[in-house]
Amino acid sequence: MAKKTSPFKRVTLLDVARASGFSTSSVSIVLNDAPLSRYVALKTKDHIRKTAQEMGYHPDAFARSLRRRRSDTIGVLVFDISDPFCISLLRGIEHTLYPTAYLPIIIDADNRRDQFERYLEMLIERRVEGLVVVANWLFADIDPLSKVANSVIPTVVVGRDLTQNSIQSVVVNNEEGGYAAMQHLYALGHRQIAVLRGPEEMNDSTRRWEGIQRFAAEVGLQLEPRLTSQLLSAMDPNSSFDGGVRLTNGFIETGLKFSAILAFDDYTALGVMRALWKAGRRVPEDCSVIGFDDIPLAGITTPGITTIRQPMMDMGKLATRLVLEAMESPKDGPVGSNLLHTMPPELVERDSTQRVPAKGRRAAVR
Amino acid sequence: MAKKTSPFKRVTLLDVARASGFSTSSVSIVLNDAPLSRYVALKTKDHIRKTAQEMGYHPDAFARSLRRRRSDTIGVLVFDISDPFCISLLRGIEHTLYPTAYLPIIIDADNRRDQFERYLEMLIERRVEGLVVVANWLFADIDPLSKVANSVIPTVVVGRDLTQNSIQSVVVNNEEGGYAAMQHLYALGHRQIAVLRGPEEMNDSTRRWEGIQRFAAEVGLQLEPRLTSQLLSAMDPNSSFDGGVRLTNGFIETGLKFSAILAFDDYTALGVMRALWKAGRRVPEDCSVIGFDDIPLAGITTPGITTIRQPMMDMGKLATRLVLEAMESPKDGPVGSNLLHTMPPELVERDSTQRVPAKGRRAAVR
DNA sequence: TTGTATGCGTTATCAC
DNA sequence: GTGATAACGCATACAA
Repeated sequence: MAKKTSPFKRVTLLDVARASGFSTSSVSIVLNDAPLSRYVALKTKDHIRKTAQEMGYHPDAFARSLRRRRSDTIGVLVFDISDPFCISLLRGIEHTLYPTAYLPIIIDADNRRDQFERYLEMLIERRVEGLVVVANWLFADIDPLSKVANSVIPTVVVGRDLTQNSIQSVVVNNEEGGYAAMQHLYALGHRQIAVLRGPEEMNDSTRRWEGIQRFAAEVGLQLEPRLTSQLLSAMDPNSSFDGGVRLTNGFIETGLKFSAILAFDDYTALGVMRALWKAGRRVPEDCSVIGFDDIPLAGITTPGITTIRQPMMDMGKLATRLVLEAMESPKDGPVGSNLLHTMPPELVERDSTQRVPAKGRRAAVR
Repeated sequence: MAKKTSPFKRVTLLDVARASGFSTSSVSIVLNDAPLSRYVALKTKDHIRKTAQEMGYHPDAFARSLRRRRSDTIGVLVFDISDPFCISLLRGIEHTLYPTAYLPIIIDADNRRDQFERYLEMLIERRVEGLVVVANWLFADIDPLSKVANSVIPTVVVGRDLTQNSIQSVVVNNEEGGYAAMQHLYALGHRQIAVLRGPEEMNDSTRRWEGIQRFAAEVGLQLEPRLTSQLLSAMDPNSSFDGGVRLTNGFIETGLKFSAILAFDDYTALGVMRALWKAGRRVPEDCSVIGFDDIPLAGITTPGITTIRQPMMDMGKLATRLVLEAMESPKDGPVGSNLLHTMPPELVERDSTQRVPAKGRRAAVR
């Protein structure tokens, strides 16, 4: 039978105390294995534990937190959870948080600014002791974050470089990644390479482009400007699929020859592959494609996508560790210099790239 | 300068009261727009609001909840967040929760039983007022849920039928879905259809199989037993990719002819496509493939996967609405009969299926 | 070893 | 119109 019940009219410490015949303090001490419980008679302990168990006692987190002045909670604010990019990140975060007493509260801003702000507010009111922000994509401006977070709550952003707002950031080394992607294609013999850059205002995109150019310069490769275009800025990571399709069609329409396309990310690469397919060009036989990120599905499409991997799990773990550390040392954050944490990217070779020229129509089935 | 500070030594109501020169009661009343605030002088209100603002006052959710006896919180317990299946579900949940005052607390059990139990416990201690469980996959046994949840916290499971544990459940009509998939293939002229069933202990799998058989019976189609196999049970939804590859190879090895494969879900379909590709058979020209779920990536692979769509967004919305309703009416749950809520599946035609026989080597580029 | 008393920050009930 | 004050459930310093 439902009790007359507001949302929680549960059994309290007092109830357990009365039922067991001991005082609330004893019960509290025992149930928490507090230092003083060393002096409590074993029989008493057992008795208390048992009755608590039987009555279905669950300590009230609110009362406890109020009293202890800590929430045992870490906020995980995700800009857009539908981006597969962030799932592994979440896993990394969870993994390093699980052995801890902290409960991660994951919430998703659904790529909307108002929602982001509101939830941030709510997290603050819930007194999260630390904050991991998964900022894969999103609007450029994140004032609310820099304002609030940096002052009181240890905060680390992963996926974007927000050190300018003096927020600790964990990102992949995009420059290196761009370099590696280019290097891979070049090593396979590709010389006519189309490049599909990310949106202009994304820092990631710029850095990758720098890496691409650096490699090109080093080997004296000319990048054909008509085979270089840029995604429109967009709120939605998934939109880069459409962008990939569209811009690839543009490349094809130039009539210029190209044997490989370097795509901004895996989504874009997927779009590229679609467009190529529609145009009757096969991947990788007629054109190699390389992506970036290594989102989970990159490995299970056909052909599998060669890509530059971001160590997302590790990035999540690192970010979490940083938050945990910051929480322990109440100094005002780490010294200004090393706010940026850069992780190495890694080339993952799959089936979407191959050596050029490949003459036989259908590549050998392996 | 960091205050000497435990995690939160923030400005309290009392601080605001002192600073503004009013009592805590007045401040509280004003800041909450409580009924009584009607009688507070406008000037006072403004003053209070302003000082609160200036001091950066944020009410302490713990104290408030303790006092109000409600948490304004809904738990969203996800079995495995890495399953793309659940992302849209989450979106649906968020959408119907956002206009509400409730904060969704999403947590991921990472497909681990102990983690599931522990987090469930934590959610209870945090006095969530309702619980949405996203049970895409996972271990068969979920005692902890039925024990705890049903008694006190309004709970709805989405993605699995747990009505046997007398928990409200929202699921897609799997039987109908299986039927529709088969019907689609049949309508395209396929008669030699391989079926790749889901793991035995999954109810979903059984229901879909029933639908498949029902259609086959209706049109008098014989299903070749050697072209029917079943995925091994597995904890990991992603593993069905490997299963798809393996079992498809099995089909090929039989030497039997088949012009289409009906896969248990989209992941499996991806595996099927990979295996077919490796064997030199093209999709859809040489073999059609149909999946189930319509996970986001089904639309952006090449070819796009024809599939049976689960209306996940709507399922999430419905589940949330049900929880909200149950929270409002403290009767002990809805009448036993209508615990199960079934949503209609929907055929989504893309490029992985086509009419048989298709003779020309490469299908017309559209 | 165990019990009593106090306060964490809010809200709500009263009195002024 | 506004201000004291008593809970909410728990943990702890202090008494016993």
